[in-house]
Amino acid sequence: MSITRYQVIRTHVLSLVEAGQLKSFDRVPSENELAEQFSVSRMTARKALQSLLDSGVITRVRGKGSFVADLQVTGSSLRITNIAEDVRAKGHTFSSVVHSLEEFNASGDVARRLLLSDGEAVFYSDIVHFDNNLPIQWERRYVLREQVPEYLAQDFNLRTTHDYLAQVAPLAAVRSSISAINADAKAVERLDVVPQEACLLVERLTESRDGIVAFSQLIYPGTRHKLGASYEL
Amino acid sequence: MSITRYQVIRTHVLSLVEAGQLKSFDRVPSENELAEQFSVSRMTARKALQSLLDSGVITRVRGKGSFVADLQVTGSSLRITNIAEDVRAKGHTFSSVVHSLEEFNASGDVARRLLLSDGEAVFYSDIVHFDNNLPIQWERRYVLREQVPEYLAQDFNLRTTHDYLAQVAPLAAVRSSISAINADAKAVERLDVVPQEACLLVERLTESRDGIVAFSQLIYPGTRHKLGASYEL
DNA sequence: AAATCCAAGTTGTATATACAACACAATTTA
DNA sequence: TAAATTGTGTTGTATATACAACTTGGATTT
Repeated sequence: MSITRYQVIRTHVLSLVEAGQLKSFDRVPSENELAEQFSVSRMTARKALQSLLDSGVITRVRGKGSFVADLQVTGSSLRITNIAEDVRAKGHTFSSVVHSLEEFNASGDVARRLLLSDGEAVFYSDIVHFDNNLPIQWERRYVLREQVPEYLAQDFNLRTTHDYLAQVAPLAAVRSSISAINADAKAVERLDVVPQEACLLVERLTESRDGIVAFSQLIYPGTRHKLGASYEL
Repeated sequence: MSITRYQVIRTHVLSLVEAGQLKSFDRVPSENELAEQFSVSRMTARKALQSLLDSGVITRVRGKGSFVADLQVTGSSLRITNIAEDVRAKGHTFSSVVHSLEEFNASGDVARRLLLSDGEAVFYSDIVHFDNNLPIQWERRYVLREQVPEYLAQDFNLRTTHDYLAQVAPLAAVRSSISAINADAKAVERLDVVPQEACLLVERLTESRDGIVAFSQLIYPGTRHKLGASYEL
């Protein structure tokens, strides 16, 4: 079994990632750069990057470049249920408190997830959802202005952000990652938990056919709430 | 967004499979046949077939041809629990340490989940999985003896518990719940986290056609690991 | 100062070509 | 008859080229 040229390039880029020289969201050499560096055609270099894309190691954006993926996320296909529906399905009352609904200058992680430059303005909402007056979800959403220009004019006590977004920009894909975090001071205040209590953090990127629509951070009190996922064959 | 030529071919072949005109192990038109039929180059037809290969719809053998995959096996649900594949897909090395593999008297929560009475014996395994020598999952499994009588005789360094269970008792349903917990002393030891660090707890009930097979508790270091979930419409 | 345009860089699609690796059947040879 | 060769068809790799779609930043024009 001989080693092919595109496998050499693939291994090279992969080793850069594994050695820590390239970290999550860092830019990966372009097809042309790799082609020249390894003296191969662009199509061969492209095949190496496509292979890394299929493996989930990098993400690629036309016109911008290739970037190291969020390597902590492992691929799978859990199905996350809608919280408002869950509450009402149990016969409980669902309510929300809007703490903030304003413009916001994206930076750091948020900007990178939305593929924006540092400081670009997005719409921002900070809402807590209640199940029978007990806080069960703290939702922070960063919405692209051009995709949803009327976002700030909505009353999210009447309709959830998710329902509104689903109507305005038909969803094409939803990518979520689930992790656990210790509650910080803000979370303690919003969710009425004890300091350092374990909470679920769901980070979600929603896309329509026109591209990214919003990035959301959903925080649940870990002990008070469970995400369900079931699948039958 | 316009429809590309290779997507047209991909959809065409896929519809043949979904309509039942092509069944498992049937031969799929070759690259050259598709190229002529759709008046495209061989490389474009090839791209369509490669796409179907990536999706698991077909298998391809050099020198022989392309064939419809065994559709019974291509359930996306198998991917969910296969942590070994996820790690290897990233190009990392996967390893396991078996801390315990023995008989256990179920009680409390475990007994209730498995629909057993208090004190009934089940098989029990306690295993930690590593990604590049970093612990990423602590797996405790409670397995019904009559469903999997040879469980204790396996070497789970060679094959993961899930792979073995999937082979012995074909899965019919998987029900999971995800919550967040603070690391206790045992978790600190197994996962090398700091006390009270937030961890993900996935509790999972797996069933075959003959009923419940096992109850599993999977604990992930919250900050070090994320569960991914994506669905496209 | 603001809007527009343009050029360069990047990924995506598509073509045409060539050769390699492999399977398989038919033919030729020992 | 048995073995070797040949030919055809298939997938795999690799190159060179062209254009499309998109981003970005700088230059130009308004």
